[in-house]
Amino acid sequence: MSRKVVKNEYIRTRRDHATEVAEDYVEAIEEIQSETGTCRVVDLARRFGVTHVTVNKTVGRLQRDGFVDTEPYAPVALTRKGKKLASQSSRRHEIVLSFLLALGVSEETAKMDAEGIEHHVSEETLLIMQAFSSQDAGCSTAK
Amino acid sequence: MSRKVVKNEYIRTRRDHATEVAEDYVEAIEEIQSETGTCRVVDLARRFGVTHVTVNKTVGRLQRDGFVDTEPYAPVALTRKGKKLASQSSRRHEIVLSFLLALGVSEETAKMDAEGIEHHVSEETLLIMQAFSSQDAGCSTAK
DNA sequence: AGTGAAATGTAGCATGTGCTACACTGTAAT
DNA sequence: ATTACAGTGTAGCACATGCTACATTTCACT
Repeated sequence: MSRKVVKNEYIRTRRDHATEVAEDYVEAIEEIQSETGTCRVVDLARRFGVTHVTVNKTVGRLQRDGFVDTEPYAPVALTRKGKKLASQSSRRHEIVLSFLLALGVSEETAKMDAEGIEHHVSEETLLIMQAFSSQDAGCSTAK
Repeated sequence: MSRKVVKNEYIRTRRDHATEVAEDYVEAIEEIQSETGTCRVVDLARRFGVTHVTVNKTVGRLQRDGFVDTEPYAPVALTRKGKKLASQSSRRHEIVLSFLLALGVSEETAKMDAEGIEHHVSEETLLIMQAFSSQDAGCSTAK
């Protein structure tokens, strides 16, 4: 009895963690690029509040995994794969953020929570959130 | 210009990660205890899908941090501090899960997502979710 | 062209979280 | 009482993510 010993939820949570950093980074890289033209190591360091050394290592892993393309002393660029992940990530981010705002969460809190939540929402939930955001107005007014 | 270089969201996300494992563990310990009487290392290993070695180390950290109380070859018990964290965690878990179900997410997906999301939801959002779950029926019926 | 500051790279360390391999304990069944 | 097996512990490894300290490169400015 009790064959299903491992809960799938946990496996999913652990696996997710491996890609969270990648998602955060490619999203940030794209954002910084669109703001300032190029994205340098120091930009990412400031964004995430870590030292440039940490960024360097992480970017190294991202390059190893095919998300970014960079060479010494040059800015960081996204590969096609990186761009794809970035747009997926910002889509998720925006859906979650809009959803939280539609729910009635304050802007500051919504931004905070979206950052943490976006990596853990399945496509099914995402679609439901999206639908909710775009047609909620009729409800919340009723006392 | 541009004094606010570090986004608070990221700091929050990183800090959270430190306690996620603790939350998962104390929650699991409490659950296993209430199911089987005691919680052993091997129970946690099976639950999380990791080896008993990993559990051992993590339990060691939890003990160091005052969440559990255990001695060699004995089951794992929660300290008062651990119990407190466990009940906080399961409260969050339940609120998030109920909320997702109320939103219309399928049970399987809701369980998955709740596991990932629960660690990243602020108290403000939690209260809103709770309110939503307990008074949503009037909306979703409208086509 | 030369220089100084900012950016980037590298060495070496710590901690968390995972593993395999092997040693030891404890207990249930003979 | 012995034994066999499940549970637990430990040694030693790998990798991710963080740091400080120091070296190197780039670039703007004179």
